[in-house]
Amino acid sequence: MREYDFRGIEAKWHARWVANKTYHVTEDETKQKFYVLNMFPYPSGAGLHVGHPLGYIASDIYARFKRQQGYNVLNPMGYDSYGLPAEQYAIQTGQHPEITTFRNIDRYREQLDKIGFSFDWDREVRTCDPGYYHWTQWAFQQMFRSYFCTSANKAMPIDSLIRHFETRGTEGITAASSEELSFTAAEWQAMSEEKKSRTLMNYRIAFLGETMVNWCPKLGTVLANDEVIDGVSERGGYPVEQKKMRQWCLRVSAYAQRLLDGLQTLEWSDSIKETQKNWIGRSEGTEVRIGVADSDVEFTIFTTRADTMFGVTFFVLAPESELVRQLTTAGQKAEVDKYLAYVKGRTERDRMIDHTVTGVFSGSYGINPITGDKCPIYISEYVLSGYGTGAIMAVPAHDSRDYAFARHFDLPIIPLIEGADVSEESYDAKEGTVMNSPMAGKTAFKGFSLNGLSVKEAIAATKKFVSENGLGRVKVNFRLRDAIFSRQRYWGEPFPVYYKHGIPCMIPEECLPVELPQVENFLPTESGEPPLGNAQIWAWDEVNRKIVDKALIDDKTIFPIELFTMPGFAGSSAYYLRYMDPSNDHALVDDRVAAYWQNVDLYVGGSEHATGHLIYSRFWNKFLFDLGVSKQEEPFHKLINQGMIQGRSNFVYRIKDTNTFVSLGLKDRYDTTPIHVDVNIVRNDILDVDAFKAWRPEYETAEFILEDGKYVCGWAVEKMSKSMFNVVNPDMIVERYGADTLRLYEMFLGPVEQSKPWDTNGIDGCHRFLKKFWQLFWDKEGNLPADATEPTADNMKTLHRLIKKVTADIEAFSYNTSISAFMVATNELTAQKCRSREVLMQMVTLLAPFAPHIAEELWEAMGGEGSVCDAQWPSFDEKFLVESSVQLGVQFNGKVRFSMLFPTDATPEEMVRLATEAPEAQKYLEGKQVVKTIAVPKRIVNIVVK
RNA sequence: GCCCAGAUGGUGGAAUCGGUAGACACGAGGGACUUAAAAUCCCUUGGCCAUUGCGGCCGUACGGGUUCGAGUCCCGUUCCGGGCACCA
Repeated sequence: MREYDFRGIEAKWHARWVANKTYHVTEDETKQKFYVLNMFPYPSGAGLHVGHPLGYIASDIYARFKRQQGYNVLNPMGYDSYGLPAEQYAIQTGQHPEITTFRNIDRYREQLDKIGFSFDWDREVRTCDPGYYHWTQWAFQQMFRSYFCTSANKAMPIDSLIRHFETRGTEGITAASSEELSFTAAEWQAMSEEKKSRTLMNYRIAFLGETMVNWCPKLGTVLANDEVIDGVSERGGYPVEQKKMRQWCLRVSAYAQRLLDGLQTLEWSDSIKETQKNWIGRSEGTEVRIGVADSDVEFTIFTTRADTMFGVTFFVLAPESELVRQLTTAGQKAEVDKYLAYVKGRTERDRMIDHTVTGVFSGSYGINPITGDKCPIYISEYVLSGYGTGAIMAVPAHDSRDYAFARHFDLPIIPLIEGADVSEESYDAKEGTVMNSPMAGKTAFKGFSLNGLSVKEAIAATKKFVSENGLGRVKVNFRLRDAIFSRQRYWGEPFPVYYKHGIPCMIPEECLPVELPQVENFLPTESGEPPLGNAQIWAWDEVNRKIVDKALIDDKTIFPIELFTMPGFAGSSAYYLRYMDPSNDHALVDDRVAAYWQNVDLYVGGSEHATGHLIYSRFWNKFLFDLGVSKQEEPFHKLINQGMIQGRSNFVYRIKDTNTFVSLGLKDRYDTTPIHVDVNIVRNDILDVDAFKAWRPEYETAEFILEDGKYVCGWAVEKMSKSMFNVVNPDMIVERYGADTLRLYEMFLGPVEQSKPWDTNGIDGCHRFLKKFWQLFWDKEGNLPADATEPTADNMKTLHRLIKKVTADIEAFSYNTSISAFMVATNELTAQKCRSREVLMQMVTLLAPFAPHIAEELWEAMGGEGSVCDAQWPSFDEKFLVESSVQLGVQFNGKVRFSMLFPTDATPEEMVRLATEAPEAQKYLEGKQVVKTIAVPKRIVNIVVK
């Protein structure tokens, strides 16, 4: 007998893998590639808890499996080390972010190394490394030099747009823009350099824009939409206000349709696709131009309910709209100003929570182009300036918000759908038959009528009528906004931009990367002054092409450099491309290398990135695809979202005002307070009383009321966090049970995609399995099985059933069921006293992706060639699986049928014959008439008799 | 409000195509070995009834339906989780 010495085995193989560079991969044209990727971690100060490696283990199993199937597998790892989390941690601990980040990375690496991953560490990337962010800056510059052509539906060089302006002005251009501009070639040529620069910003994919931003004073920076949740910052939960600021932005909205279309080609879960669909928010509708009575002014409204144009009784403008100024009459000015002041005083959060009706009449009237009716124009905060045109037509009968407004201001309500009762609430459903369009006795523009049509038909008819008669046009709107790309923070990529007399210019590509300067004071400020303002050596010398002291700034050759830095998502948007070619100094990725690895075949990470990273990197990749740098339109073909591991907290119950603790079963007899207790001093919910006394000084004198001599703790599922004392550390598990047990148990816990609480209690089962697996190989004298022993039929059946099951399960990411199958197979082979070397070698091969250390050890001991990582994945043979005997089970429920079990390979006809001829069946069939027989797969026949 | 995904023993979870519900594991109870503990092994473990008998009834959140047969499909309800939300 030999003991399973997991500590010795794991240390030995970890060292061996490092020495042999077992997991280093290179491009190999003779093999098919497979790219497995995990979302790289933020190296936070708390280190890894047991939940973090879940996704890494799942993908590592898949990567090892694919490798054994003969693929050339890329499985890299790195660190997302720029951005808010790293910086907040540094601020909280009062240290420079560079110091804390590097220390955190070392700690992560140390922890990761203990778990036996097949990462190719030679390809590690760090987003804060200049060699890495060189290419983040480079991509930004490419976006600056590009615009999005809507007819080609892709990014194009801005130079081609400039040439168009020079010859034809804006005539015939098809470009995504912030606003629609119109000028002639002559006007363009007459523009100053500054005006030209400003005009081009309207088209560039990376542009400076004066936009409303989410400003978070506490964090001292602006935030992207996905970083704001319920009106407060995602990180820290601080209030966020709307503020107009000049910011770098990325024209993500130009890619909205491609981002939406691409989803169809992806193997992602429905729920995450749905989340992205909602976030992109495509809405097909109609824009209609509205004239204003006694005025030259016109404005445009957007509606998805063109069919309701006959029910318009007023118009509404967003308070921030430019039109407010133009359409407010002198008589209403005081009222309107008062309202605008009120709106300004409200935060984003106020608006979200409080939906009371507010608004003010502008004094002007809009003219409904179809009915010719004059309707009052109101201003109200329920209309958003950022969506559509910032102006709407209000149809109170069929829109609940318009209804509430009409009721509040006592405006008319015209029902347009037969049978709809609008006396109490609006009828918002898009179904029914249209009426009152126009109302009886009235005529509409050009005799237009929708009466009698269904809502769907009416929408289509109105769209057609509006565009044919020049009243407006069909328009698609997206909820997806352009991404705000600058942060007023220190710990991020500097922009490779300097300002020449206020005009932003790119620092030449050859001079990249622009390295983050050292500063004494890196703290953010509430006023929004960027910390890079504290950098002394931070000016661009155009002639000598280098960064110099800002004291030297003059108006001829030395200019200030941008003080903003890039947001966290900048570095994480194209890291998967950089892993392909991580040390290339000449390109983000070599063209031939990119052509080999293509894109990520399997991406594993949390679903919380659905509207952040997973949108940004899809956008970023599409842009690089347009440039020809990325070889695939979509970066991540298949996505698996691992569930969160929650904590399982334990409680002790202290009797109020005492230092006496009562066991769970007896606590209801006393007035108690539950107190979190460190899960590491509790086993199977039984408290280690002595450890508890030693845990904290105040418990030294604690007394206990026990049940059956034990102190039983209560428990609850909560987030894993230090304050709940429920953090379980992977190092501790590895120390006690080994990495292979940890890997197995994390997968055994349940489906990878499901969130579940960590409960250390169950881990013994997996550890026991590995011990049994180990014992399977050694006889009493400590010898391994000899070559000559022939496998029995039972051995082969057990083995091949396992091969079939595990192969299918890994493909389906159903690791928990494969591990169950291993347990069953191991017990069967133990019972069979299997001594076949052939069978056992195959067992090792199958276990290798799950528990690589023990597999390597046994593989070597059995004389296997090379590393078990490269042992070919076995295929199963159906011939070993065929059932050899007829299993017969009869059910008779007092009703008129029964079922039986049959061999797998029997045809339906054979099954019916076997069933009717079986002696057990005869006693039920005797004297009865067969009404019908039903033979179905899975070996069951039902015979209905009467 | 709209959209998506769920609900199975004391616990985590199996049942992959509509075909023996509860695999596998934990926990619990009983037993063996042991001075004792640890480790290991064996038995029981959804509920109720019967247990000198080898069986019966009920059971997959709830109410209906389709089917020879439903955890699985359809309709309705409740509850939990996630996304979007004055987006016109």
